[in-house]
Amino acid sequence: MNPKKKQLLDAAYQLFVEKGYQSTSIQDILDQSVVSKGTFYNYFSSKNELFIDVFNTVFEKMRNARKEILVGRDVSDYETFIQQGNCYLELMQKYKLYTLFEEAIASNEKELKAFMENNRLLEIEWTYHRLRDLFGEAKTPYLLDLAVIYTGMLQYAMYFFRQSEPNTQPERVVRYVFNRLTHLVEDVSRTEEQLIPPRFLSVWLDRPQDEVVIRKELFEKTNAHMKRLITLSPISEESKEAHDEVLDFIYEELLERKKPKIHLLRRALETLAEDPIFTGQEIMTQYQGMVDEIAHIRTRVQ
Amino acid sequence: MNPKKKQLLDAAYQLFVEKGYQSTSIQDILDQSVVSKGTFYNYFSSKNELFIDVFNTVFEKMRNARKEILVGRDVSDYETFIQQGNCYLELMQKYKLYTLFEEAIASNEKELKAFMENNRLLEIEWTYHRLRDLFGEAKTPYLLDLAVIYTGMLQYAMYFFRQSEPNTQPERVVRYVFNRLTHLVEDVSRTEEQLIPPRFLSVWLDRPQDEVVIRKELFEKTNAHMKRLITLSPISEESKEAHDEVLDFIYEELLERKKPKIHLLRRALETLAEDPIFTGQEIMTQYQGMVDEIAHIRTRVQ
DNA sequence: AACAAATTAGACTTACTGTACAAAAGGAGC
DNA sequence: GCTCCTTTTGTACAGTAAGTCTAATTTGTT
Repeated sequence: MNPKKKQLLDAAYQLFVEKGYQSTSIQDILDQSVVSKGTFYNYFSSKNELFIDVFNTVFEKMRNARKEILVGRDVSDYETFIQQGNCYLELMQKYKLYTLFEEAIASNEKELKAFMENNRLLEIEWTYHRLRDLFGEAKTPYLLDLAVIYTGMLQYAMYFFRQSEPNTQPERVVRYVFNRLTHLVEDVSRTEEQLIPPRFLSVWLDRPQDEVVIRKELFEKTNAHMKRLITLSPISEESKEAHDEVLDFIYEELLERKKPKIHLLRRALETLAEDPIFTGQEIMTQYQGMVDEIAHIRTRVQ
Repeated sequence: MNPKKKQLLDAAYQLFVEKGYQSTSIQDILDQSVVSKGTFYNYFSSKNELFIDVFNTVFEKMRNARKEILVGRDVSDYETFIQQGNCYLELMQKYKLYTLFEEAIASNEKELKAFMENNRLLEIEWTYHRLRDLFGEAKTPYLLDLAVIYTGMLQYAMYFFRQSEPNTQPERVVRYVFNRLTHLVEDVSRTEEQLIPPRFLSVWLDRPQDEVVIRKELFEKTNAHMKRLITLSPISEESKEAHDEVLDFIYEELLERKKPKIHLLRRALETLAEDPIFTGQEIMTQYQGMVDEIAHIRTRVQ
């Protein structure tokens, strides 16, 4: 990287952390980095852009540090997850990023806000995926809610905990909040309460394709499971064949058609659901939910 | 109120809500209210002060609306609490205060930040007291944690829920989060995990005396309960008398002495705890906790 | 040495907060 | 209607900061 640019980035990082974003003037950064105004505007079109540039790398570093904790370890291990949370928060504390990020996220500068917003969403997404690692695919419908709630608990608990004991490790807080979370996983999967369907994650992050790919895997499993169920069920061979046809139709229509015919799909699903071997079965509602979600995403992609 | 001042407050409120704090210049407010700059600075020393003046009354209105829901109703009724939460969030939504408050709380202006900070604390305090109404005094040690966590869950759930369904009532969110909370109350009182002792509430709000008064009541009850326990227990009259003396000593020393002798108190407590009738009893740990807290507050008041 | 690219210093525009003060308007009592 | 005092106005001014522009200087390369 160009030395002048690096000087600017370093000085900016230092000053932002030290004094906050608004209170750091471009002149401050120029003085600190011993670079002239002209050069500054040669590399960055505004202070916002500089900030984004600086903290993109900071975020990346933090995420990498967190990722490294996972290597060679079981993704479903609770302890690993706690360590990852702890690591992330320790870095936040070490670099005193709390207030700075608060300032940026509430900034009235559109670009900045959007940048921080996106990072917030990436955090939720990461948590969502990790919760799926920890608690299993079966809990998926509730995991976006739990990721959101977990993040909220953690943020607030950290905030107030720092006020009561400023210089302690965040580990106690992470542990406390995680213990609460494990209870809530059981709680919501028992009561089946859902607030925000997980498909919104990709809506927010505006990358519907991803979600289709992720869903596809899960859908294929469920589809295969349904087929197995049918062959094992005590119904006539004719019905079995009919069901198989429907399943194949749904599969093709849903995943391979350019523009799935939603109404046809619904109809097909209904005929399937009418069979007594499926009524009241959890697998059926799961299956229906998946079809709905994927159809929803795919029509949006159009 | 002076008409010019009112004009300014009205215009400021409208513009702040519409455009945000930073993006509203004083000139904008002057234009909107048809008041001159001189008059503005006659009534407010800065834009910050104006903001604080405006939103002090807004906060008050919101709190009053919430308070009115409680009149004539049982403070321990869950439904009432949910309605109160819902009411507060609806007002936040109605007046579009979310982003505005976010902006203010992260502002780099010290006064503003302090003002919002204080309001945040008042919210936690309110929640804490209401949770005590709902779940009873026995849960007190865990209720600050729960108030903090509840607020965090609610904020984050609301934030993301608004993104998925922008124009719906917050009631679903409040209900969802409250349901989770009820589980956590059982959870933490079973595992006895505590993150932030409730005394910090008054430390943060910087009014230590209050807390002594509040604690005193609770302490008296527990003290009386201990005495009853002793008279009913199968130990010698001599031991009973000895224990009674210790209890009285602690009571006087702790609540009536100007400067309680902490080490003596600790010693007295230990002798009490040594008796087998107390070992492992929850009441004893509660009692010890209370003594610790009150002693802590009272020495700080000094 | 010659040339191109990077860099500098500083003047300049725009937009905002907050100060200062003289002039004008308003209102209460006589 | 007149006086006195307060409120209000209009405007000029100082200070800060973001961002633009340009002529001059430095640096690196061939």
